Amino acid sequence: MSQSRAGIDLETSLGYLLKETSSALRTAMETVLRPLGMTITHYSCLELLAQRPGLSSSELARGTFVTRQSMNVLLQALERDGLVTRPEQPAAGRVLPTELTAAGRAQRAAASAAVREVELRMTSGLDAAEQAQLGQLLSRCGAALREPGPESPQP
Amino acid sequence: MSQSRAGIDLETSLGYLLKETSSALRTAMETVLRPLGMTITHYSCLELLAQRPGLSSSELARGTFVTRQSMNVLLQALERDGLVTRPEQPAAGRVLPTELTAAGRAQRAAASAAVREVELRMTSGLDAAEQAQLGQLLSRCGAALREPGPESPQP
DNA sequence: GAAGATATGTCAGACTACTGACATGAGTCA
DNA sequence: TGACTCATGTCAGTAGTCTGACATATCTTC
Repeated sequence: MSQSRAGIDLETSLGYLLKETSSALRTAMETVLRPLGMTITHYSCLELLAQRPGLSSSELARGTFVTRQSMNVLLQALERDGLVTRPEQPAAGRVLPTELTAAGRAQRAAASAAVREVELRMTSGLDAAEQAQLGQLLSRCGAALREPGPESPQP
Repeated sequence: MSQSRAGIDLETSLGYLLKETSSALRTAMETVLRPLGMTITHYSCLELLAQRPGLSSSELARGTFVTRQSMNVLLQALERDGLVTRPEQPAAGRVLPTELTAAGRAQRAAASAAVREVELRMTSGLDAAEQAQLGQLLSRCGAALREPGPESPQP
């Protein structure tokens, strides 16, 4: 039999292709964000706050696909650099709603324009229908992955 | 005007969706690889070596989307643990062709089966035509990203 | 009201991957 | 032959993210 009968064929694996494509996107984004002094998570955090002001640290972590511990470290740096503000006392529960400062909005605007160029280049070869289809297929793959896997069958 | 006129709309951004989906895949793979004592890069390296024996450290790095420095550190650990072997002297140039040991092949086989389950779950909701289309679209996006971006126009 | 489950914010330590730098070997070209 | 360019392997230091752990606040549930 072939050498990878029960395994993964890298030539045709959608998982490998997905990783390859997202790696290319990550590299392209790092290339344009580095001159602005920002990492991808740094930018993602500002972008999320621009579109949904008042998000908590944990919500930002989920939206940027890192742990809340990592987001906490990042937010401390962003606060120190005057890009975001958080109240000293929680308004309700333990949640500290975060807001962009003027400097944060300015930095986000510059980065957002640069990232938009990257995304446009990525999708430049796809027409509107193909872009919609790609979004559809990716969404369905993501939803399938988030479903509970083959766990312990018995309750 | 709207708050993100010249930027990215996270609700419809293909870049964000791509990151979200690959993050879900990464999490799912880590979940099944952790009980085996392997990271994703660790597994990817063994999988690559199983399908293309004799790859060099730099080639493995490119195939797993990390730097050759990171791959070097990993290979030293894999060699110490008896999963791969490298000749002490380069056969030609500086290249050290890497091979799996029996233990490495065994570990790769176990991991490959687990990862295959994850990939099957990811694509379980897609028929053959949709899977082919997804591969097509991802490939074209990746190719567009790897093209040289808007650099200095003059030579 | 008390007990448990869940979610959040935070601190500390460890790990992974990265950038920067250097030496070495191979190929190119004048 | 010699200079130049490029790719590889490696070492050292740094940065970003992770896991583990704890305290606190809210919401159920009895």
